[in-house]
Amino acid sequence: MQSIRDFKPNFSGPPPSSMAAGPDAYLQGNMRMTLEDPELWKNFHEIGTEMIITKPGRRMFPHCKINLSGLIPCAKYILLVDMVPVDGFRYKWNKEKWEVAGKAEPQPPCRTYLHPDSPAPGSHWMKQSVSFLKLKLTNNTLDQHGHIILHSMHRYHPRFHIVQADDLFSVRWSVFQTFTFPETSFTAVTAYQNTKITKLKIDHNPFAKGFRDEGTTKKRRSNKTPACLEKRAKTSGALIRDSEDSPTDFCRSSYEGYDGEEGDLPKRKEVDGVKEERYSPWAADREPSVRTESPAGAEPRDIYNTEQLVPAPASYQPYRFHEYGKSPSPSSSVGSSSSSGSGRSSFESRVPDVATVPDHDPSKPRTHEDYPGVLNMTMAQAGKPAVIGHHIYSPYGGEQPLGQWSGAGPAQYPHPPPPPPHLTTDYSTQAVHHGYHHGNVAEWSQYPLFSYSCW
DNA sequence: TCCCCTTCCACTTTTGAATTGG
DNA sequence: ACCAATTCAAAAGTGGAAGGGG
Repeated sequence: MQSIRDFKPNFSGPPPSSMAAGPDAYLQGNMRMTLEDPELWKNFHEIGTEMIITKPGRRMFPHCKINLSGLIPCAKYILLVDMVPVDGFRYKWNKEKWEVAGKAEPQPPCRTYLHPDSPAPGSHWMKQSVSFLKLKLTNNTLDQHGHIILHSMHRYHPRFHIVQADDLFSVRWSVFQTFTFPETSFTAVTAYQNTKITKLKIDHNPFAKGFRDEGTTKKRRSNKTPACLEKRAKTSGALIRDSEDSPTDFCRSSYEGYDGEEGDLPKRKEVDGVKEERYSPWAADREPSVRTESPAGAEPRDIYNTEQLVPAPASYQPYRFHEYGKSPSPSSSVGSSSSSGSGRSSFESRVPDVATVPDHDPSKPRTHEDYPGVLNMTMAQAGKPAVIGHHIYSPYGGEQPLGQWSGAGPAQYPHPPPPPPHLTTDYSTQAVHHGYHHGNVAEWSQYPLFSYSCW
């Protein structure tokens, strides 16, 4: 179990409420969610987790795997994951740590990953761990595979939503709860910046075995026959490189800021006493500026109930990009709510990101007064993202979810059904835009629930 | 020049169809 | 004919590194 203090350096700021440190398990109401492989996650988190994002989509590693308990065995639930910016900044890797490199870019379309088993009875979710292995991250804003779209060099953290609903149609009427784990936050990158992270990934990811120092790596190197090199040179136009001294050398300069333990990173746990020094990847001195960007004061997160109804929706706004300059990032607020501040209290129930999406005149600027408390919060408005829309995240806003969910579980709908009759033409179009027409069942299960900007 | 992104490579694991044996 | 176990090839997933663009 890590204390709040443990995480702080990595976030270079008060941890988001949702990121508030604490045990690896959440207890909300009767529901309990536990993160699997917490130690592995922590190992990464201590260094500053990075996740590769690519155009075709890249899996996470470590991937999100959770255990659930406290669900009603016979009731059906839907499990969702989405990614929330940790703050409103863009970062760069400078020497041995991450530094702010400016404001965050406008958020890409917000997407949510629906677990392929959804909907399934509580007993199903509880009988074994729930893996989100196939969740993929992309930097392709035009992605049509339903992958979660992120910006490179930005920080995010996953949120897990549990929705009690018999089918996808009834989700918006359902109670749902949101869980986050501090150690799962990460920086999206197109190439690894921190060599420690690279090594950790190589050491733990079976697909990267070929890059491990011992044995296989050498084999791999030696396998680079002249023929291979020639072939490569021919195809890529690259010169034959000296394969002897290029790869798998982790003792690069970026390592020098660390205490030279790159050789045994995976076993670092026993040196917890010096944890904070390893957090160095995050520049800790930029705190003040960070906070100013966040609607910290307005963070009502902690007053939220742990359960909320999600009643009728309203208009939905396709492809709404909101400008960070005008509105704080979801996560920044999330972070600010770290009223949490310390330890366990902050880790207690907060199921904030629930809201309804009443019709609202987009031209009418929203104020805090427009949000009458924990319920009936509106989604971000076009051009004027909800000031607190991030924490009042409204995944089921509008009828859009219906459009995307109109196919229930893969089993029921081998082919995505047409949008409900009441949906507008635009609506259907949007769905198609997101690969709605794919016939592939597995694909279908990955379609975004909230594929549009939702804060 | 620097930073970041894209692309290709070699390697590994995973997956699923085909084959084999009882 | 059926089923389980095994084999094998293709697909998918890795990080490294070069090259390109802004």
